[in-house]
Amino acid sequence: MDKRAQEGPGEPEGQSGQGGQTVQGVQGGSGLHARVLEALGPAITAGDYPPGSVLRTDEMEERFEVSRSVVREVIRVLESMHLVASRRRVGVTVLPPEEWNVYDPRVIRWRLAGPDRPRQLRSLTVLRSAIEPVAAGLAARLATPAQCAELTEHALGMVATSRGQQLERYLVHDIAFHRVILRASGNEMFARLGDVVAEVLTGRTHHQVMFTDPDPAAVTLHVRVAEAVRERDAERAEALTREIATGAMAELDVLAP
Amino acid sequence: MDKRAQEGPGEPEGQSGQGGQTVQGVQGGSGLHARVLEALGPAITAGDYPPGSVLRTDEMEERFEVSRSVVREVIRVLESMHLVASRRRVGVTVLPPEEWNVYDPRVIRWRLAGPDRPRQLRSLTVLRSAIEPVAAGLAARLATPAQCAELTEHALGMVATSRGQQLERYLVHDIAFHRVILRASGNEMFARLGDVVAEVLTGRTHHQVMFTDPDPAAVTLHVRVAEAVRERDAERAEALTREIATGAMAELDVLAP
DNA sequence: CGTAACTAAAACGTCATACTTATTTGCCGC
DNA sequence: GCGGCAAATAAGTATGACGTTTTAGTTACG
Repeated sequence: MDKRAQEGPGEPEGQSGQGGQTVQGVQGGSGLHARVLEALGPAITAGDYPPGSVLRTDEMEERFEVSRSVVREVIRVLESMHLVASRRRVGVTVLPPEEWNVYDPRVIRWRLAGPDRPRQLRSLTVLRSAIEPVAAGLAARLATPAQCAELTEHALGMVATSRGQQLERYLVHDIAFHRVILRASGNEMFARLGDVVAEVLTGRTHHQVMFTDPDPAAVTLHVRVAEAVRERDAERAEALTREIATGAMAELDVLAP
Repeated sequence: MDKRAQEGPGEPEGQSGQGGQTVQGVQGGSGLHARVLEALGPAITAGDYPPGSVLRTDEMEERFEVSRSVVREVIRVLESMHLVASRRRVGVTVLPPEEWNVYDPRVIRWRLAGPDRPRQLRSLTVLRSAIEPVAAGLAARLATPAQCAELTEHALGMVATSRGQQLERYLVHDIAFHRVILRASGNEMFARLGDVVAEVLTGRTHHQVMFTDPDPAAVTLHVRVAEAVRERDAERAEALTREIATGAMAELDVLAP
């Protein structure tokens, strides 16, 4: 059997350096099924295959030049994300977006990289503004001293990097700050949203405001949230975080049509 | 593995029969991989395999009496849920709970069925109390007349079935009510939590209060939420839903240690 | 005695193929 | 025209062979 070019030197689809998404370590570069998945997944979530269209396994076997096993495993994973449903004698049918497991980090990533990005960004920001204030309130009651310290550290880091084109470093602190809040809430479901927040913040930084320094008001709010948590003031932590969320929503109107 | 003795004449190296016994998956699983998944998934989420323990494919091949194809597909799905990670030469290692995709409906279901149920129930209820009020507020502004009607219908259905051991029918309306709220919020991330809410409500009904009729106060609150949404009163819808959530949290203290 | 390089084995990863089963299409007889 | 039977189809399962990576063990050399 002919071995095709084995992905020689020169990565296809350059990940464009550090920028992309370093959030999820599990990016599947290694392994054939991962490659096929990273081709099919984005295509489906981008709407290249409208809901109801059928994919036949032997067709993609030849399309991606891989064996049946690989295709089947990919199909299983897509099926587990509810992106497709496989039925005998009919094929693998693409499911409508309402069925998708939109909390799957990969689905989120794929959609953020596709044409549905603005809508997705809006959904995620609304989700954040529902979750994060509650998480901050819980964090104020549950955060360990170490977590309080982390929080303060990152808030100060944000202050320090908020001026003079240091957006990349600012972003690191911003992400870390929200991650600590979510983790300190003591709720595993909240904690798991850390990746989502990271995606949103990263996307926001890398797509638009690349040249405008962060809003000073937002920076101040973060510092005050850290204070409130440190002082165990749940009410204030929640209210302040709600203000941050409101700001994020407002910012969204500017950058996402 | 039991081989089928009878095989075609003159076959070189008798192909072992596969069609043997199609063990009927007791629940939800049509197909072998589903059966194995429904055995492994709950076992892992229950903690039967502590984080770090290794599962070898050929071992479970014989343990479940299925072929490699099936095992591999199951592994791929478990891997996509971040329940396990597969590494060459070492095997399939179970990941720690912090890594799990806790938003995957199946993971939620498995954990709700396992020993971690109280903790899980608490996490999900906290999540609900963060999301649903916001969703109700949005629904009050966005719900279509049809959705308002549905809401009212199910609220009334809850009233009608709230007395006299009709918990099963009550549950249907309860689930439908919350589903409509989440869907009417216009946020796909919220809408997708309908399944989660359904699991929580179902679990709650089927595990504990099977013999006590629903709290009349809660029923009334649902009716009033439907009213508020119909009247486009976002503030009130949100506040009332927050009361429902508070009630759910309080109930939790009774049934989950 | 310790470190580096080589070798061997273990496990997953991939391929190719044979065969099974469920589902649909459609033909045929009533 | 209707209902049931038969052929076609595509996914599901099984299996043997081979490739690849990683770990561990062993040897050679300083």
